Amino acid sequence: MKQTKERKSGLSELPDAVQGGVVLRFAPNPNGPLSFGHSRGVVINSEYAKRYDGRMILRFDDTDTVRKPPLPQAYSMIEEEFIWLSGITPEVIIASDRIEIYHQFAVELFHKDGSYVCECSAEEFKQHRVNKTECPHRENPLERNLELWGQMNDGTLAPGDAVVRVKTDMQLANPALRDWPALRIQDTNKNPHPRSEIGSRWRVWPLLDFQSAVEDHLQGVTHIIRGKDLMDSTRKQILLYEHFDWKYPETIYWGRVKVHEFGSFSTSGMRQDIESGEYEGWDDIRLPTIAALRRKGISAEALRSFWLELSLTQKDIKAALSTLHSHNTKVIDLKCPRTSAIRKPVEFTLDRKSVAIPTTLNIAAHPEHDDFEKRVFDISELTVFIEEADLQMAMQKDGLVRLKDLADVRLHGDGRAEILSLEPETGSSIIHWLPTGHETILHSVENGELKKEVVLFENNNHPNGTLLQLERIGYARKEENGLFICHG
RNA sequence: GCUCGUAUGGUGUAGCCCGGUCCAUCAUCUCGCCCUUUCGAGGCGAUUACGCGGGUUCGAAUCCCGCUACGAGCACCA
Repeated sequence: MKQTKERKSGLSELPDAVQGGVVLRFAPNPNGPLSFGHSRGVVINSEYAKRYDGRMILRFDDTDTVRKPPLPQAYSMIEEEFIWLSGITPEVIIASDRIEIYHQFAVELFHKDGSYVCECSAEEFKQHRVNKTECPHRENPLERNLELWGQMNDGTLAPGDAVVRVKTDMQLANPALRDWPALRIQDTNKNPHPRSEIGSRWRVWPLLDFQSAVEDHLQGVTHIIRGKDLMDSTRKQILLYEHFDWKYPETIYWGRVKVHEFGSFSTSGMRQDIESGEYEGWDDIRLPTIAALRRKGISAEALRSFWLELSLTQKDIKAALSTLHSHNTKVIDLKCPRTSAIRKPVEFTLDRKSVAIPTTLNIAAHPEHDDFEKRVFDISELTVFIEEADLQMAMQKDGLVRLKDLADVRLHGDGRAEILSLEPETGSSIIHWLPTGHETILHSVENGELKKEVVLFENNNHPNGTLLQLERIGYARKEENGLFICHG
C-alpha cells in the first residue's frame, strides 16, 4: 500500500513526518518572478504540504538591496504564481519586514558569546580562513562588540568596514564553515530597499544563512527541501543553532537541473534584458519563466507531474523538455478545440468531375467532444489551401492525398485537385486544409530565437486566450496579435 | 588546495537500507506496425542501462575496499 503510493507520486516519505505537523517553506529572492527552476521548489514543497496536511510558508528572502535588489512587482507575481502552480494558498512572510527581529537575535548572540564584529577586510579574513588562524576581533569583549554593533547601525562604520561573524571554529576541516558572516552593512541611502515602506530604514542586514536560520526556527519549519548547493549552508546554520540550542529541521536536497532548450538565464540577466527592450516582458515566450510557460499554454498540472516524476534525488540531471510537453499534452489535449492554420498556403481548385460534393462541411472541433461547436467549411467556391510542404509530400506519391474530412484527391500541376472519392479509398496521407481564412502571425521559438510566420488561419470565434490545437502542427494559444506555439 | 555530494539505457526514474522473486521498473525519446473524424493523439511492439577494478558470498545493481568521472561550497549573493 505504502509502496504504490510512493510510486504513484514519485516522492518518498519525508523523514519523521507527522500528519498535520509538518511545516514547509519555499523561499525565493523576489528579484524577479518565478522561473522554471523555481517551480521545482514550489511543486515539491507544496505536494508534501498537501500530503501531510501541513503548513506551507512562502518566504521572500529580500535582504540584498545592492546586488540582487528586489523587484517590487515580483512579490505579488510570485505569490500568484505559487497559488497557480500548487493550488494552495501559502502563508507569506517577507524578510525585509522582520529586520528588527533579526537584529534582536544578533544582539542575543553577542551575549551568548556566539559572535563578534569583525573589522577585517574580506581579503584579510580570507587569509585567516585559509590559514586556520583566528582574527584579532574574535576576542572582542561583549562591550566592544556592542559598541561596534552600534556603529554599524548608526553609520559610523561603512559597508565593508565591519561584519558580524558567527563563532564556529577556525580549525574546522571544511573551510566554508569557519566563522561565517551573519550580518553586513548596506548603504541603503544609495541603495534603498525597493519596498517604499522599508527604503533606507536599516543599514545592517542579515545574510541568507543567518536570516533563513532564524526564520526557520521562528516559524517552526520541520523540513527544508532545497538545492544541494546549499549543503554547506545547512552545516553553517546547524552551528548557529547550537549557539541558540535550537533543533535544526530535517533537510533534504535536490541536484541541479539543466534543460538544454532553456540555455542559461539568470534572473538578474533577464531583468536587464527586459528593461533594455531585448525581451518584451517576463512572459516573453523565449524566456524560461513560469509566466512565459503559462502564456504558451503549459498547465500547472503538467509542471507538477513533471517534477514529481523527476523525483527528489541529489543527482545533477539534464531534463528533456519533451517530457514536460508530453505531460502537458495529456492534460490539455482533451480540452483543446481543433482548428487549422496553413503555413505557406498553396491554392488549388476542386475538380469534382463525376463525384458530387456538398457545398458546406460541418467538421468536429474535437474527435471526442460532440458538444464542441462544429466548424463550418464553405466549399461552394471550390478553393482549398494546403501547406506547401504537404504538396511536396503529395507529389512524391503521384499527387495523391486525402483532404481531411472531405475527400481523396489527386493534385495536378495546373492547380486542380481532382476529387477521386469522398470515402477514403486510396489510403493516402491525410492532410489539413482550409477553404478560406485570414492571415495571422504564428509565433514560435527555435533555438532560443523568436520565429514569426504569417499563416492562413481558420476563421473562428474562439476568444483570445483560448488554447487550441492547430491540426498537425501543435498546441498554440490565440492572442490578440497572433498565435503562440506551445509545443507539438 | 580543502570540504561536501552523486554515479542504473539517448533522457529521467524504481529497486539499493532488510543480498536471490532483477535475464532490472515506469515514463519520455527514437524506430516499426495498427487504428483513425487531424496529430507530434490513441493501441501494440522493438532497440538501448546497473561507471571501473578488486573483495565477501552458493549467489551482488544491492554489502566492503580502492579508483575514476562529474557536480557543488569555501562571497560583506540568494
